[in-house]
Amino acid sequence: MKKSNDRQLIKRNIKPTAMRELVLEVLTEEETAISLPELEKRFEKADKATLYRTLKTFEERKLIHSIDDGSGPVKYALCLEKCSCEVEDLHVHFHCTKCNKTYCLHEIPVPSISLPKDFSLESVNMVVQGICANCE
Amino acid sequence: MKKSNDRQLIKRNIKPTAMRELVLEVLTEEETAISLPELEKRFEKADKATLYRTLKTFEERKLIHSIDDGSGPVKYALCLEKCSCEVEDLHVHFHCTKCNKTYCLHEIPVPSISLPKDFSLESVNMVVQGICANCE
DNA sequence: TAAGTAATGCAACCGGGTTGCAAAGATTGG
DNA sequence: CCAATCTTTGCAACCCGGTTGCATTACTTA
Ligand SMILES: [Mn+2]
Ligand SMILES: [Mn+2]
Ligand SMILES: [Zn+2]
Ligand SMILES: [Zn+2]
Repeated sequence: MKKSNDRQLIKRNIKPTAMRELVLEVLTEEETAISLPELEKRFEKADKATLYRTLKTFEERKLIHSIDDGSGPVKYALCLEKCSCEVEDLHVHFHCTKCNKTYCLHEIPVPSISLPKDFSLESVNMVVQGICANCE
Repeated sequence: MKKSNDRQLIKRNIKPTAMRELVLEVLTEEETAISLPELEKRFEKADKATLYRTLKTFEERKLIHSIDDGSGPVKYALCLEKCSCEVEDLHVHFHCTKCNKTYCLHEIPVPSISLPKDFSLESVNMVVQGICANCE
């Protein structure tokens, strides 16, 4: 059962199983980030641990990245084609406090800041809380 | 048993109980943020729920603010004297991936960014991951 | 001092995340 | 095409941080 998304999986060195195709499909059609518990509800039938490990695999292979918006469960969203999850790929995330959806603002890179002496930077997490366009 | 910190509690409309004085003392002597589980270990004797509610009270009255650095439990740190936890009081936090300590970088305000059309901002959380000065 | 209010202690619960292990499925060398 | 091997999946149990209900204790105040 070849799916159109198999190329993406293969490119990231992920063996395309049925489960993985389905999860990738959901991630693709969602315009906002999705959490493990949400994914569970989406499938009804699939096992939590399998979904969990699927997400972990996707994340390791940089097909998706994780977002902790502070609202509870960690959410996941597709990486852009060219993303390798390095500092230069980091972007701001937006969490709507009304609908609880979390958006990747790919066009907004995280601003660079100058740290105190002897502090070195590895990564940055910047989440803006507010009301999204859909919620007005 | 009057403590030197009672003034701070009273100023924030928090009745100074023994428990609260102790928790405030710990928060004051710590230079980095502290989590509920860490606080529990610090006291050995005190009840988790009480500590939990103490932190909640302190946070409500803006004596402390919470920091979710993504490393697990939420951490708490004292607010500055003049802080009212508004957008203009927001500062960057630094989480050391080596010692797991989390620092308030009070001198570094969160950079302002321009959101997409019809997205409104309520708050911002910016956490820098890296190695702190102590860990070199 | 008695009644009312606030804080504390204890226990139980919840939800997200994670792991061990056995069953099922895919791969490969012969 | 089969057997041995490796990978993925399903199930169950567990961990841990957070949260709540409720009874007890400590304060407050009339
Ligand atoms: Mn993103
Ligand atoms: Mn801070
Ligand atoms: Zn929204
Ligand atoms: Zn450190």
